[in-house]
Amino acid sequence: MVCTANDLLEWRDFPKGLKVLLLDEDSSSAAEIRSKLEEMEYIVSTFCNEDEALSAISDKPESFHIAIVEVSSYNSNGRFTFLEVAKDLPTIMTSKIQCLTTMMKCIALGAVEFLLKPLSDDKLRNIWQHVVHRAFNAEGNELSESLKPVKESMVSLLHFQLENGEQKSSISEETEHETAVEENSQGQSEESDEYQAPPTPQLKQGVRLVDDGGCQDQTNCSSEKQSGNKFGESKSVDTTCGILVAETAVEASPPQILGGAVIKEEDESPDGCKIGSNNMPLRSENKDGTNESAGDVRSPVQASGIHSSCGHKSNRKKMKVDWTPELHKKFVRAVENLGVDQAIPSRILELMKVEGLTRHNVASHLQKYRMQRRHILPKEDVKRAPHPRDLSQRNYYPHKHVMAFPPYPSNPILPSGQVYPAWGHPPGSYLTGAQTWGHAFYPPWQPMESWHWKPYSGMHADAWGCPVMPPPPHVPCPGFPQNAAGFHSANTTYGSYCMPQNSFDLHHPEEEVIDKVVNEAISKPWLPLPLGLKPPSIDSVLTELSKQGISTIPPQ
DNA sequence: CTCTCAATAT
DNA sequence: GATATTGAGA
Repeated sequence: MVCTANDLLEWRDFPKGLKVLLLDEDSSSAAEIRSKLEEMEYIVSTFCNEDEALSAISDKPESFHIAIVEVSSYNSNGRFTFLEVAKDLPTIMTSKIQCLTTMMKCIALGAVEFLLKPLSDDKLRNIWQHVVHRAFNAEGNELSESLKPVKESMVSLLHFQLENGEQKSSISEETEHETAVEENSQGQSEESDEYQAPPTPQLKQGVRLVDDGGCQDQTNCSSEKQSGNKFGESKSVDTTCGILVAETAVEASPPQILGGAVIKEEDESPDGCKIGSNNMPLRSENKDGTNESAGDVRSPVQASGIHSSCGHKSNRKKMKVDWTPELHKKFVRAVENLGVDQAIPSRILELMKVEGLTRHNVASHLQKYRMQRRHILPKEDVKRAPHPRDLSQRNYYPHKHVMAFPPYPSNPILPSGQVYPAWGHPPGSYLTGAQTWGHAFYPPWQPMESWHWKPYSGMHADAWGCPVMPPPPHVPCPGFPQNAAGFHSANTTYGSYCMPQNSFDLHHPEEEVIDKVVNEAISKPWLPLPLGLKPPSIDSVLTELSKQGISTIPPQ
């Protein structure tokens, strides 16, 4: 039965004599583990099927302090049952197979640890820790706030898993459980030993919030991610563990994306408490993709240092804003929404809804943005000057990809008076230039009405929002649904396009993104399609568009 | 007070 | 040299 704290206090020679229930269908493995455990002076009861084990537990609960249960692809369901029934007993799962979802499921169902076979002596020797933990935390079943998101993720995972019966490794889910798997999320490799949970109680891992109050305290997520509060400007605790970022305000209307934004503290506090932080680019790529839809806004502020220990809240120095592509993207969107001319720092800031960003930051960025723009389209602007934002701008789309709609002579995009040549860029020219700003990628919904590109600005279209290049034909838009649902949309318009493949933002666009694409397309029919393909037929066009993530086409 | 532009800093 | 921050004028 479960050990109580009192039991342990009176237990001489602990963990000697700890009673271990061993459930393993592999008799040789069981024998091996058993002998090791016995060497360590544990008392082992071996079972080879869970029914026996469970009945033993119910008959004589006092006979076991901890269980070690082997799970395989064949018996996992039974093992899950075991976990549920024997949840009072700290249970360590072991397996020869490395299946992330199985592991997570086990943990979610209450397993205290998941160990890959072969079990090392160290692991076995330390299993008592779970008993202790359980003994002293028995009442602490209350879920802390910080763990709720984890639990929710787990719950959804379980639903999914249970519904689907078998546990096939599912990569997509894994991203939702970063807290559990931590930085190892890339370690899908079968060989990796990474997933072996450390011999410490599970739930403590990865979710320890910044409550230790130490400069060098760190969450498991990664060090230095605590927030420093710079007076009024609130900073959320950016743990980089998406799951934990819960306290940020919910975004209003257009769900906006922010990621990869970083503001770092430049120097150290007067008291010598060094709190410099690395300008660690948030691993936004993936995460943003997965979190966008939640309207998750992460603070771009990367302050560091826990004030409680470092003392000086007065220690606020300039935070350097790193205008990452994501942030810039937001910025551009805000500017677009306001209209280039009406875009003033305060409004932009408002629209961006980025915590920690100051008006000054925005102003500065805007300054650069404008200069850049001016540089790019000096003439055009002047010519059509008086009302740069009126409809005449619609004529400014040199990007019209003739090949996108070659069969349609009367393409509405092209104003009759203005004829632009075909895009006709040489293959491979995509990535040239324009890498400076935002790495030359812009999202499908990137409105472009205010980009007065020079006709033919072509390849040099500045990254300042110019949809520099479409992905080459052979690069499908990652993650975009292949369906062409939008194709039949009644009031269709030109779709958008997926991100150029040079975007480092390789995550899969979510529905939200797609929605945006569609909305954008609908509201701005004049947007050009950046396809660089010249399909031989409409069908091919449709197919290709579909592949590129373009969901709608103009009715013709 | 906010916006811009220019100087300054990194 | 590019980019961000700070400062000053409008």
